[in-house]
Amino acid sequence: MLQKRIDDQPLISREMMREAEQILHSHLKRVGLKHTAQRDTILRTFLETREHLSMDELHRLVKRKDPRIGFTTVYRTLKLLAECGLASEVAFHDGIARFEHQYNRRSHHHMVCTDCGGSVEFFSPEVERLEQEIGRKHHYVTTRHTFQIYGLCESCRKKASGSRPPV
Amino acid sequence: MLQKRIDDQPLISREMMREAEQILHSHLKRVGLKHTAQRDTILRTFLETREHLSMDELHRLVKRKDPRIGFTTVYRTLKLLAECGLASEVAFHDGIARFEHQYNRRSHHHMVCTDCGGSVEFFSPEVERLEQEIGRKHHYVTTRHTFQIYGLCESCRKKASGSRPPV
DNA sequence: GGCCAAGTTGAAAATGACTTTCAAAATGCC
DNA sequence: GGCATTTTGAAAGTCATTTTCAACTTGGCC
Repeated sequence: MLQKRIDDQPLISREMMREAEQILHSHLKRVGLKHTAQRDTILRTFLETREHLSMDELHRLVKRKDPRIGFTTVYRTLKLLAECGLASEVAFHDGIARFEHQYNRRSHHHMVCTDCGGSVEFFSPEVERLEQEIGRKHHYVTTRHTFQIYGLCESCRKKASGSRPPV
Repeated sequence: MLQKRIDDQPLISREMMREAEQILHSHLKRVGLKHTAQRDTILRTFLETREHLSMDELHRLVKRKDPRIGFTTVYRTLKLLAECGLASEVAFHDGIARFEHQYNRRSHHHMVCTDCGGSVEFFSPEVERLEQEIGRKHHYVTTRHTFQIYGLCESCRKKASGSRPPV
């Protein structure tokens, strides 16, 4: 429990938060949009999270700070954050779009448990290399890729083997 | 034109088609379902395609052979084909599910052009190896993965550089 | 500090890709 | 052929997103 709590503390320092706000604000200025309290609240809430959130989950967190902020605004702000590189979409292939913040983070991928929905992050520079290599081979200029692994995590596997004997 | 035509001929021989029908029929029998003309028509149409089709695209092709077959039946049959391993889903991350037939085909991945939507297949045994390796490391029993690369194909890049000078 | 054009907000409606429902029709075991 | 069981397809339902629109803010300007 205590461990959990420590682990839940914000990932991001005050300076990083400020820097991210700067990035958003200059993006807004660049494209002629306005600076609003809602957008700041949403950015902060988003940066305080770890892992990946659906729009709905983020909206729920945002409402704790300001109950009057609507889903639509969270939706639009998340798109904005993605535009300026502060957020990026991860598709877990279950019909729900998830976002994670790209602030100060190494490129990584996810392995998802198809039973409990849990996931682990992993880092694999080989995947980046493959992207480049395959793009070159087929004359594509590559911009990004998706890579997810699906399977059963250890605890779901143990749960499952309770009902029938292990192979 | 002639080249195109030759390239458009069915991928699959009569024997392979028959074999696939056998697979479907025994699957139907196994799970207590019935053999219908619609299911056969849909399977055949599907096997005659290359690349990946959305449900809607397959439905359109199926209607050419029998205009009375509805979208719902195509939808349900595609699920059935996926169940018995004749079809598998590919997610291109644009909100549309696509399927390709797994008949007599090496495991492969796709690189998608974000401008024209075209795609190329590529083969990369390294990705399979990575799946195993990463699963083992985190105590997952992996079942599958997704890997797609996104970028600009050569011709879209040339099109784009027409309006502004190349870098 | 107040004005106002332009942008923002959020509730509600629309979209679109599936997914389910249901009554009529087809299948296949006897 | 008889009949329980499945299948079919049109239509309705879901559900995550996306758009609409009228009321509200923001920021540049005086």
